[in-house]
Amino acid sequence: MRNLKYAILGLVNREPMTGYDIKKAFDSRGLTNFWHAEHSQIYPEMKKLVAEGLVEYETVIRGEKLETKLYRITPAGKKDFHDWLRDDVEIERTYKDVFRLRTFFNESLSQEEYLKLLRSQLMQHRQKRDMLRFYLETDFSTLPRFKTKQMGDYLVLDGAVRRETTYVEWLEHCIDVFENGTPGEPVDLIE
Amino acid sequence: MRNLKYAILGLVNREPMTGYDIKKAFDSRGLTNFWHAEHSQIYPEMKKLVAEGLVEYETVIRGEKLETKLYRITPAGKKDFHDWLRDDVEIERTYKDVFRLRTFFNESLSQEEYLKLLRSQLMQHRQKRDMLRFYLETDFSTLPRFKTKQMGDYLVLDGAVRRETTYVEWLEHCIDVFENGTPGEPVDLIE
DNA sequence: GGCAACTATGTAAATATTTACATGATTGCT
DNA sequence: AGCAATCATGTAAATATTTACATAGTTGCC
Repeated sequence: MRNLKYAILGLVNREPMTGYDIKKAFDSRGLTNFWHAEHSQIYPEMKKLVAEGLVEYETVIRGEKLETKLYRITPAGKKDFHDWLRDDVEIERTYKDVFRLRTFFNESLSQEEYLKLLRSQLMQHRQKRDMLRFYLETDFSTLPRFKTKQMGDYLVLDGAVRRETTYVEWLEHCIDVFENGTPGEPVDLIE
Repeated sequence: MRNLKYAILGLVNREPMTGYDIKKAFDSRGLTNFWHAEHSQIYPEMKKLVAEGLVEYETVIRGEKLETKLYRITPAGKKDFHDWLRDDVEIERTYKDVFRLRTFFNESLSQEEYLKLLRSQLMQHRQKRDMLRFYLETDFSTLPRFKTKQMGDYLVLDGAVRRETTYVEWLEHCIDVFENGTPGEPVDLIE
C-alpha cells in the first residue's frame, strides 16, 4: 500500500522538512485525526525514499554541531506522489474501531457496566469535538483559497468535526437506548 | 493490543465456531464495517488461543472425511474476554483514512482532477450508506432486546449508517466548496 | 460424471506498526 | 551553572496485517 510513503512525500512536497518535522506533522491537530506514524517508522522510511530517489537531503547544522537532515522531494518523487494522488480508488471496507467492537459484544456486560463505558466515551468524544470545532472556527473563519495547503487543512478538519459530531450522536443514541428504550418503541428492560 | 484476540474470543463466546466461521463473521455485513481479519491471521491466532487455554476445540467431521475444528471458549477465556470488555479506555487519537489523506494534499491536483475523485468516492459511499440503511430497516424494524447479540448488531449497524451518512455529507460539502464556494462566502475560483 | 462455487485449513513472505532501547545537542529559564 | 523541555536521529524487537502459496473435501447443478 505504501501509504506512509505517500503521506511523507505529500508533506515533503509542501516544503522541505526534517524527519523530526514530519513526526511533528503526524502529531499535529489536523493530520493526526486521519494519519499517524512514530519516528521509528519515519526514519527508516526516509532512508528508503532516498534509496528510491524520491527525496534527497542536505545536512544542516543547527547551533554548534547538531546535525539535521533536511529532506527535499525530487522530480521523480513529485511524479510518483502525483500519480498516487490522482489515482481513483475503492472506498475502504473497514474503518477499524475498537469501541464499536466492544459495543458489538455489549451483551456480555450488565447494562450499568456498558453505560459506564458509553458515558466515558461520550465525555471524551464531546471534548474532542469541541476542540476540533474551536480549531475550525479560529483558523478558518473565512474559507481558504483553492490550490493552497490551507484548503486541504480546512477540508479534513471540517471532516473531523463532522466525524466527531456524529460519533457523539451515536453514543448519545446508544445511551438513550440503554436508559430509556427508543422513543415510540417500548422496550423490555427486564432480562 | 491483542484486539484480534478479543474479537475472536467475543465471537466464540457467542457460540462455538470454526476458523472458517470466524472468517465469515469478519466478512459479514455488521462486523466488517469496524473490524476485519484474513484467514491467514485467524488460524495462527486460534492456535495461540488454544495454547493460552482460552479456547478449546473438538474435531468435527463434515461429510465423509473433511476435518473441521469447532472452537469453544473456556472459563479462562470467558474471564479474559470479560475483563477486556469491561475495561474503560481512551478514545483513539487516529482513525486512519486514506481518502482524507488525499484530500489533505488536494492542492497538488487540478480542481477537475480532485472533483473527479470526490464524485467517485461520493457514489461509492452513497451506495454503501443505502445498503447499510436497507440492512438496518429490514433486520431491525423493531428494537432488539437487551442482553441479546441482536442489540450489539443493531447498535453497530446504526453507527455504521450514521458514519456513512456523515461521510456522504462531508464529500458533498467538499464538492460544494470546489464547485460553488461555500454559501455566503464568495470564493476566489481563479487560481 | 464433471465442473464451479464454496467449505476448510494451513504456512510463508512481505509489509506495516508499536513499543522499547539508545544517544546526544539546543533552548530557555532560574 | 544546572535543569527541564524540546530538538534530533537512529536501531531492535515484538506485534499486526496483507498477499501469496498450497492443499483438499463438499455441495449443487447440468
